[in-house]
Amino acid sequence: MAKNNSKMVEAITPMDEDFAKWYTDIVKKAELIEYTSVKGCMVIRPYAYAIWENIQKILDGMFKETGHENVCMPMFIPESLLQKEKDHVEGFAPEVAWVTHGGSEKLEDRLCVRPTSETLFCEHYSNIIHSYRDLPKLYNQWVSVVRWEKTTRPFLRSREFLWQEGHTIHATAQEAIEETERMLNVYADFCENSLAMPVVKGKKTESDKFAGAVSTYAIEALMHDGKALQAGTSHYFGDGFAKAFDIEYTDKENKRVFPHQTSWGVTTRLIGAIIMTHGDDNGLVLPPAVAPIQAVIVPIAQHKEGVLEKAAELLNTLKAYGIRAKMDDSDNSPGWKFAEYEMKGVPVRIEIGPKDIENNQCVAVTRHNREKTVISIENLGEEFAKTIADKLQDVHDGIYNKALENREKKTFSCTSIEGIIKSLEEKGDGFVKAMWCGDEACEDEVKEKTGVGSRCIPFEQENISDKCVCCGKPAKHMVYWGKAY
RNA sequence: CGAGGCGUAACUCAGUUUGGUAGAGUGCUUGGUUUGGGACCAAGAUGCCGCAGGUUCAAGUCCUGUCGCCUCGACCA
Repeated sequence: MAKNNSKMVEAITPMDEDFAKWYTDIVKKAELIEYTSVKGCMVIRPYAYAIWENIQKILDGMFKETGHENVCMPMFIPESLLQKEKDHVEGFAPEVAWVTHGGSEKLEDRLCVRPTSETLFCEHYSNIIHSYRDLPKLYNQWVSVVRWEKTTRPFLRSREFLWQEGHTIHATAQEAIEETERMLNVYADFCENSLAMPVVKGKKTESDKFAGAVSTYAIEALMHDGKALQAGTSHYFGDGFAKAFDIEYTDKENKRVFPHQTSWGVTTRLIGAIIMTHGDDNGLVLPPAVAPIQAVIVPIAQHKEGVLEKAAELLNTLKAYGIRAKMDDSDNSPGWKFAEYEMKGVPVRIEIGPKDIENNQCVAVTRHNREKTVISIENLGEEFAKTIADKLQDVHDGIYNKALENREKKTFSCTSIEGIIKSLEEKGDGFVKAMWCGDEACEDEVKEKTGVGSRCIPFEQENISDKCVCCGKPAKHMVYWGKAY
């Protein structure tokens, strides 16, 4: 039998030391999080939270468009409820936190702090679903969950994290499977269009499935250092949970039927993904769509007459046209400000000083390539805002293409175990594309011999060879393999 | 749970070998000069040297214990 189960959680691969240092440096210098006295839990500081709020805003809009409603379940799950679905409890029990007392009173049925809310949604469904007319239900919630992880890392794995979890229930398997795929596509679109992060869509292997799922789909992104990060998941549950929780409805033919469920989620891990996909030696690089500050205005020689006034005019113009802008009139030196906002990943910087004002212009600098453009400020209005908006688009396109190039440069096709080992040695970590027979023993063997595990079976299949990379028997799938966070 | 490392200012750390007035850089406060890539000058504030015992005339430094953190393993799989 398999090592079943859970997982939004990924295999733990130690970070390369330099890369880890680079990552934690950014987290610290850009003032994203703070550690707390509760081990493995983090304070998400205003700047990072603002990124999360932007992620929320965009995703929530996409969920509403696809007909989902937001709800809020309790934070506690009675032990008896958690235990109803066998695979599910086996997957999550090792990492849940328990509440044993209410005030000074010992609880008869201890409560676990939700590691995920399938069981709570199921209980709710069982109360409200009676007829085919009650289906489907398309729910989502934005909450935090707790998983008592032993090893933690900022954003990538912490004991409490923020996420959204979508939960839906449908009359038919087909409808539920369509929902699972639809939401995976929503995630992929969001990652590419809003986070400028290319992802591979695919299906998880049996051993990598979510606890209690029939099938798990995921989007996988490749980080700077060649390791894979699962950026989002979408699960199809079949009617297993319905059976365990006695959720039944009466269909048109007056028969009692079990409905089919899905769930899907993304977490603040996305912020970690942004750092590791776009960041560079100067710090964070934020995708414009989610950057708390899209354009920062740095006045030069601001004590000179008219400089601050003109800078404020630029600020108000940008704000009026919906660009998230900030003017920094603190008395730090310009150089300090340049470095500061680069560290914080602000996509566009606008410099304005006496020389510019004389010439009726300002200078815009894009974060990812430090390219400078002189922009006229003769008519401060829509046209100016549009020019800056174009710069934001340039940053988005620029970092997307860079990330895509990086992924392509680090994606290798292999036809043998030796080939994989050689590729990893010579070309470094990355995605390895290789054929697989579908046998779990081969999956394990590849992991053991090469160090790369299966990431997903991509929807876009290629025929690299006819034989399994491990056993040589006829191959069923092309699989993306890689080291994971 | 096992192995190793580290706890000294807000941060990064030196000082521990050989016991003798608590240190540096950064940051912070005030004033001035600056301002197109992390400016300069001057003045200032900040320490239960993780905690508890012990040795000693004297402990950041030596001894014992303890707590916390980090890395690697194990566990999660």
